[in-house]
Amino acid sequence: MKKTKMLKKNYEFRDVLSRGKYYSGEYIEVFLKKNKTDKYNFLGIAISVKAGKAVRRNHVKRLIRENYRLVENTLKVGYSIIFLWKKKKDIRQADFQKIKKDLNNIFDKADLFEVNQ
RNA sequence: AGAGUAAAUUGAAUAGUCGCUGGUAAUUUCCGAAAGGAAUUACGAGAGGAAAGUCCGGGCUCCAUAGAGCAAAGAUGCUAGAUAACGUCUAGUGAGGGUGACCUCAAGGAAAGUGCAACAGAAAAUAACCGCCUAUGAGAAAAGGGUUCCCACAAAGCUUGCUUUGUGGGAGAGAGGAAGAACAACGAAAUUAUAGUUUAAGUUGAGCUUGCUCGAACUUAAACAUAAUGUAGUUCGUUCUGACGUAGGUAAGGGUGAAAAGGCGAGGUAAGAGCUCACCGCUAUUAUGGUGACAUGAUAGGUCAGUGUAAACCCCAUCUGGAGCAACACCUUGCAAAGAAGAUUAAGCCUGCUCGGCGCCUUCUUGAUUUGUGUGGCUUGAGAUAGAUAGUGAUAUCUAUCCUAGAUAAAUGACUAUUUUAAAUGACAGAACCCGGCUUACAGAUUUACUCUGUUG
RNA sequence: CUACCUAUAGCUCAGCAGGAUAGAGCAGUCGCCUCCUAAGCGACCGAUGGGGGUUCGAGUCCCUCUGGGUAGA
Repeated sequence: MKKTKMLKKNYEFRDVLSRGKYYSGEYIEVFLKKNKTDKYNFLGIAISVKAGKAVRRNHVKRLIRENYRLVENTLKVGYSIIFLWKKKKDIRQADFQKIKKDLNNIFDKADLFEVNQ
């Protein structure tokens, strides 16, 4: 993921979550905010402890990261993006195809894809 | 064949495409003041039996080198062994459960002391409530008296033939009362009350004899009377219960309870009792076997009086210093401290106390509180696999081979195809410094040994 | 990561040196009162987080699991 770095600090997460734009899909929620750099996107994934045990949370993280990786090259650059899992959804329903559908819908709505594509 | 017991193994595999995190090698001389980092290519590696819970133990690091003694607090608790250590494991002992294979047990001390044992029960721990037995008193028997009934006589009353009282005689159907309870009556003393009575003193009013008298005026005190309260007590008063009371002996029996004072039988006794005896149990001593827990036998003991609870306090024995990899060290940034020596004992620290140690201050020397997407700590280790030897076993020793995750917003994923399978989309579940255990979760599959039941031979 | 606390009716709390039929307020249901409602009165309903152990007996003591919370670096 050449164009992307991970969000790590707590204050960075808080900044995006409080000031970013909110988009909701069927299973996942996304917060978007423009950052100061032009070179990179910042990616953060957060899933609550209450959603499930460690194995399942890790699995969902991987699914989201994989989906992001597949569309990474088609995205505009210079954004901070945070993915969250919807609290009410059972984490056992997590699926590659469902998340792919959600993610594409949200990025369409947010107009994140480059115009060429 | 069915049901079961114990131990162990396993916890999908292969290929392709895209991608992730370390390692090794090479390249780029790309970034940075530096430590160091970044990119590309190749090769090879990449979660578990529980990685989980964090319930124990240890390594490692720092606190003084982790110290000495006492106390406090905590843990453990049959024996022997294993181990670095353990609360773990192995082999035994004892107790309990199961037809059995086998399973379970925090299994020291209740005669050092304290506490607790609800309800029920006579009694819950220094057993005498009932019962049983003995003595004595009462009772029963006899005599006398009285009561009840019948008869006779006398007196009184009135309703004039009955009632009551007294005296005498007779009868024996009924009655008879130790003790207790309730009620009634009486009630010492005491207390309270009374326009009570008397006496004394004082005040006040009236009278006249002017210092005495009188008052059905007042106050105080004493005595008496009356009333109330009704205690101690009394009553051939009423009613009820109704045969035992007292002093001893006795643990055989007594509905309860989780638990009842060694069990059972015989003798014995006034009745009973380990009072005596047999058997069983218990305790002590001793012999033999065993490293030991303990087992077996012998002898003695009836003061075998003293139940249970210590996952109640406690006692005894053994053990434990504290904090934790966000420990700690280094680098970077650039803040005013750090180190050594000397002297001193005033704060403070080392868990409470005593010792002991560090610490104030001065001098000399030296650059570092804090900051961070930093580096190390970080994986070669009480390691793994295979074999041999010793041991019943836990395990130990030796030999050979191997190096097998090291992340830090945190790496194993996605898609496709095939195979095995009853099922693969589908058990429980994600390393975070590292080990040894314990506990808990878990779809299923497989193997070995053994037990019981049934059927057939 | 480490250390610690806690769990009792639908809700908020009592209950502790083991002896209970587990109590109170609010809530709920029914009845009385009222023209009706509220308030009031009376009755009822309803709980020891799960599983084991010690004990004659466990809400209380011990072990273990599950949930909730707090503190420190």
